Amino acid sequence: MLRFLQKYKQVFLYAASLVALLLLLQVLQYKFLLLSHSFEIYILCIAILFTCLGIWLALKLVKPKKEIETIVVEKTVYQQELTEADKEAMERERQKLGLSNRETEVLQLMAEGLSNQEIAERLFLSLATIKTHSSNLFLKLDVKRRTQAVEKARQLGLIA
Amino acid sequence: MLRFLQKYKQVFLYAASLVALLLLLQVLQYKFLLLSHSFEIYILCIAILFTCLGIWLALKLVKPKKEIETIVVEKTVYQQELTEADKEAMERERQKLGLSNRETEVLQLMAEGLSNQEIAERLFLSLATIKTHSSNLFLKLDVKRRTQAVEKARQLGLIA
DNA sequence: GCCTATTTCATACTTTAGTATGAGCACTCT
DNA sequence: AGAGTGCTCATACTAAAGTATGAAATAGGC
Repeated sequence: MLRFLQKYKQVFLYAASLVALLLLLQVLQYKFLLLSHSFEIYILCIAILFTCLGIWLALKLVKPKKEIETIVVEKTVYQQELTEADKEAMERERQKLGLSNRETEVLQLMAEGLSNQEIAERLFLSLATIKTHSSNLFLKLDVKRRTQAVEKARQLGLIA
Repeated sequence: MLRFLQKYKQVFLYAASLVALLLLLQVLQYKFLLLSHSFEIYILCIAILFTCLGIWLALKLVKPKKEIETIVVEKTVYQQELTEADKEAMERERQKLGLSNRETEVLQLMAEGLSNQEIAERLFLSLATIKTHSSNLFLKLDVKRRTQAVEKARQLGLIA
């Protein structure tokens, strides 16, 4: 119930101001009626006033929705979760290039920015082994450096 | 001039309907005035009517923008094109980290997998300069290697 | 004008990356 | 059993990356 009141706070505020204005107008109506020709101007003023209030109200109610949309969009862009289809595409690309399991593992860790030494420690292998794997990897990917390998793997969808 | 008319078509239509309604009200005003107690109701009706018109007008003017935003969003998600919003986010992140123009350029080319030598040739600079830039870049990004820098930049949205 | 940040370059040095080559082991397929 | 493949490791070497330090020119702000 409190949430409902908070959500439609604008509406209630608007309703309150509407009542207040009507009271004010009721007090002033006799003076305006004395000037019979000013009646149209009086109506016009009311029309313009409430039109502006309507526009203001509409904009107030619409803007928050836009912000929420934007937030959702950012989540969509940055989270980039892996679907089964993505994984299958990665597997197909992997086999097309003839990458072995270890080579794929090394590539993955390379993309995370690890050095050969760090990759070796992570996989409980020697530095020499990682160098061998990465050299073979570069041959298969037809690149010369690890940075190129990462970039190419990203383009081929081998990496998230 | 025609463009101006087209752009504010809604406004003119609204103005026309306002005039029409005022005329209608002028015709009907005597009947309402006969019922002196109905004056408040009369004003209330006008207020509500024009409020609704205001809301309608505001929504008509706002909705097209929302649609444009949505289209832009879809491009971001599926086509991976850079939107103005993305560029602004990149700029904000860039300033937050205190990256200079050159450092950002070098980072961009690093992410493409270029070697320091290639970056130097691309930017018509010496190898030493690129090394200096990349060293400063690593300090600002708090990383130790170019591969880490690229990975971090990607996570921060500094890179497409 | 002075100060600061940026950009540029150089030189010397250390570390990491990458290549080439060879070799041993395990597994599979024929 | 032999051939092939994948994984492991080593050594020696070259190339590239990264660090440290100094220096000079330029542009913008106070």
